[in-house]
Amino acid sequence: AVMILRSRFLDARRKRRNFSKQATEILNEYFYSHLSNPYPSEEAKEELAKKCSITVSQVSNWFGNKRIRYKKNIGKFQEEANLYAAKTAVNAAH
Amino acid sequence: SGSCTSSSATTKDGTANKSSHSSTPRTRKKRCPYSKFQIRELEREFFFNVYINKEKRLQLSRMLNLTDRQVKIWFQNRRMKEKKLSRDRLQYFSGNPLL
DNA sequence: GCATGATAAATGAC
DNA sequence: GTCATTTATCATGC
Repeated sequence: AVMILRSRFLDARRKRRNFSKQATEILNEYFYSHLSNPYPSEEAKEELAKKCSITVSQVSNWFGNKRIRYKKNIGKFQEEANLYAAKTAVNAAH
Repeated sequence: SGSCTSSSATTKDGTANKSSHSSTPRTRKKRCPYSKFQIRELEREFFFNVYINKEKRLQLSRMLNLTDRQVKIWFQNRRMKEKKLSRDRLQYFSGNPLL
């Protein structure tokens, strides 16, 4: 049994699986609402991880990738940025 | 995949030019993946010593055609990797994965 | 065919 | 020394 778990762990290490739609939604909301400083604290990471049902390391990976890919091509993410900006505005209105 | 091995350049690799004459905005060294042979030897030494001393570091850097700084940083990153692997294992086996 | 998550070199704060 | 991070690369999803 331990061997089975171990093998599962080993090959599950780098086999990529996309996050759920809700998880990506939550992460993007945080990112675009903190665009001036998209560096969540350790506590914020833990809370995001809990909400998204992923690990803290995965949250760190997501923000690392998001930061550099956003910086590298802001134009590509403009539409997405506007979308989440409007979403947070609607949430604030309620 | 062998474009990173600057075997000819002996002294212009790691020892970056520090006295920049206002024309070098401190070029960050491009990340170049190490070869299988380099990884094998580094891992072999890491197995015996998680912390490598200066002498072995210089010896290993010469053998692998890497700078001593590169070897030092590799061991630092490798220790971090080991720590992360331990955390992941703990989390994986502590919770009930099943299925 | 790129989008995306994870990992591997390299830097810098402390 | 650790450790969060930047950057490029790898591997996979679709």
